[in-house]
Amino acid sequence: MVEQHLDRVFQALADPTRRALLDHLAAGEATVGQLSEPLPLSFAAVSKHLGVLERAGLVTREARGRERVCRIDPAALNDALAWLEFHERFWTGRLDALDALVGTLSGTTGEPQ
Amino acid sequence: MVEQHLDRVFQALADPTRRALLDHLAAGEATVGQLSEPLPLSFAAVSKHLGVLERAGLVTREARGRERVCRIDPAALNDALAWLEFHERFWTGRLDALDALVGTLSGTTGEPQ
DNA sequence: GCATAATTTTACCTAATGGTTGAATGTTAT
DNA sequence: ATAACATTCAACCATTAGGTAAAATTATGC
Repeated sequence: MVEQHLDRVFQALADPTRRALLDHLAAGEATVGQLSEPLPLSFAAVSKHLGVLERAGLVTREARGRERVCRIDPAALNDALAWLEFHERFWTGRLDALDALVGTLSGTTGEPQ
Repeated sequence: MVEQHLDRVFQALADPTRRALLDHLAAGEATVGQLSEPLPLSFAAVSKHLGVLERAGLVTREARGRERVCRIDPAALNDALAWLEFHERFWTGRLDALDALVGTLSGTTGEPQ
């Protein structure tokens, strides 16, 4: 179900620590240790947050030696983005104004598969 | 802080019942009773969910006689939308491709009335 | 093989969520 | 004034979230 996926993505984004982790990862891949270093949190806590992000599909973790390299998966944002865009334009009633916009979007960022 | 607002908006959206309420309200204003009628939930539960949406700024409730009329506030989506759009374009590295898009958006959906 | 480093897992605690029911509040109708 | 209605509040229960600390896991370096 797409619904559940939306739940997980929005839930994952609803925490400043996790958004900070994503911001960090936006600059490039990083290990759990590198990610937790600037944060006032225990190692385990960061690992848990990464688990939430991973379950939402926003982040992938790959074992490399004894460390885990985390990487962002931009595609996972698409559902949330689509939901928000649709509703924003629907609520405001500016359907035509945003029509071109969505067209552009599906052409440039949509269908990552 | 904008951070806290983002927290509340994403948190509010991370529940299918609340998204269903928003979908219902997208069709037009409704009372708490009308909103809970199609849902397999108690009155009080729906009222609580509306409280979450209200705290996130997504919905306003106005007393009208003995009932409360709920209405959507589209502006509250802007922060979340902006966050998602910025990060999506940042992560994918398609900065230029989405530049026009964001320009269009801020021009068409920025100020809701 | 053994100590050490990186990470996860496993309790465990506390606070928040989502739900219920029943009383309380305010509004309309009789 | 009283009854019925719409909604919220309060108390409660079960589950989940976010955190810690300590044990377990796995890889590296000697």
